[in-house]
Amino acid sequence: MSERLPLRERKRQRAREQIVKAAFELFAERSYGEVTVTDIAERAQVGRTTFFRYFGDKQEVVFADEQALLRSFADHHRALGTGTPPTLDEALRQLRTVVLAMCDEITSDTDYYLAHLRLVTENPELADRNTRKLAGYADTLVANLREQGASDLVAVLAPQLGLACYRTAQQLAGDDPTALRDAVDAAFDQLTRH
Amino acid sequence: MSERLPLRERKRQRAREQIVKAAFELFAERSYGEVTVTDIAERAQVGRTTFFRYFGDKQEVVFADEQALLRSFADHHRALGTGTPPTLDEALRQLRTVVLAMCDEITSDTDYYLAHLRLVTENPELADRNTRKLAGYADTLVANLREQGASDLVAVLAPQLGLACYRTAQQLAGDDPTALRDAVDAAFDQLTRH
DNA sequence: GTTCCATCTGGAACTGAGTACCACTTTAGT
DNA sequence: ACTAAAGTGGTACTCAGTTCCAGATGGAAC
Repeated sequence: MSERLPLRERKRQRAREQIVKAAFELFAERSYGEVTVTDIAERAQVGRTTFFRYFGDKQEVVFADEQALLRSFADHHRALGTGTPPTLDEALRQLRTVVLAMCDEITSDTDYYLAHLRLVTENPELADRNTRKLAGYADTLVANLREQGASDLVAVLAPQLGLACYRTAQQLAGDDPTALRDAVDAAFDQLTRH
Repeated sequence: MSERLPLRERKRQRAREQIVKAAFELFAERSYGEVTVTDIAERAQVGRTTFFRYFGDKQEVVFADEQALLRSFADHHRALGTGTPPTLDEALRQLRTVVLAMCDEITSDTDYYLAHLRLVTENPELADRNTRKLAGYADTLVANLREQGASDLVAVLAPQLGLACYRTAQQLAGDDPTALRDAVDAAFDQLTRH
C-alpha cells in the first residue's frame, strides 16, 4: 500500500525515517546534549537544512512517532461518547478506558518505550516538551467533552485529572513498563472511590 | 535591614533587580522573542556574561521572583500536617488551603500577574518552563505528604490532582485575576464532592 | 593605609540551534 | 519533451549559552 503512494511521498517518508533512525542511534551512543543536529544529518545522509524541514527543532525528532498515536486516541475517546452530557464521573470512566488503551499501546514496543523514557527523564527540556505534548492531547479531549455537552468545568477538569493519574502512574511505575497499566488503574481507583 | 548587609551582597541584589527590571521593561516594549539577552544586559548596564551569572538562561529571568514564593508555600503546607497519615481526602483539603492562599498571593500584584501571564501564554517555551516550576513545587509537596506517612499512591497523586485543579482554574479564569480564586474553589468542589 | 585573598566583573572567542536565501535537482502533469 | 512545482543542500547569518582570562573590587588582617 505504501507502494501506491507517489514517488515523492515515498521519498519523504524514507528521509524522515532515516533521520529518526539516525537520531535514536546517536542518542543511544552518547547523550542527547552531546549529539548535534549536524551529526544526525550526516548519519542520515541528509543536509542539515533538510533536518529542519522535517522537524521544527532538535527536540521534535524525539517525539516523531507520537503524533499519529495521540490522534488515534482522541478518536477512540470521541467514539466513547454516549450522546448525553457526561458528569465528571462518567467523563473519568471514559478517560480511564482511553488512558489504559494508550498504556497498552506505548508499552508494546518496550525498547522504544525505554529509550524514549530515558531521554525524557534525563533531559529537562525534553520532559518539558513531553508535558506540552500531553497537554495538547488533553486539549483535544476537552473539545470532545464540550461536544458531548459537558459543562465547562467538567470538560476542562476531567482531562486534567486523567493526566494527573497518568503522570502519577508514570512516577510510581518508574522504568517498569509492565507496572504502568496497573498503576494507572490504581490511580483512577483511588480518585473515583470517593 | 538591607542596610545591614555587606556591601558586596547589596551590589549583587541591586544588579539582579536591575536585570529583572530591564528585562520586563523590554518585554513590555516588544515581544519576548524579539528581546535579546544583549539588549537586557545593555539596559541593565551590565555585561552579557554577568546576566548569565545571575540567571541560568534567558527564560529564568521571567520567573525570577517566584522561587521564594513557592518555597514559602511548601512551608505553609508542611505546617498543615496533623501528625496522622492523611487519606486522599485529607491531603486534598490541605492542598486546597495552600493553593487558595497561593492564588491570593500571586494575584495581589495584578500588574505583575498580568505581565507574567501574557508572557507565559504567548510563548510555548515559557509555558513549558512554568509547568516545570509547578511540577517541582508539587514534588516538594509529595515529600511533605510522605513525611506525614501518606501512602505512596496518595502522596504522589494528591499534588497532581491539586495541580490539575489549579491548571483547570487558570484555564477557566483566563486573564481575570479575580476569577482565579473562585475557579480553584469550584474545581476542588467538583473533585471532592463524593 | 597597605597588603593580600577571594570574589565579582565584563570582554573575547567559541560552539551549536535555528533561520533566510539561493542555485540546483527531481518529480508530476501535459 | 517541457514546464511548473516541490524538494534539496550549501552558505551565511543571528542569537543563546559556555569558557577563559585579565582586571577591578570588597573584606579582613596587620
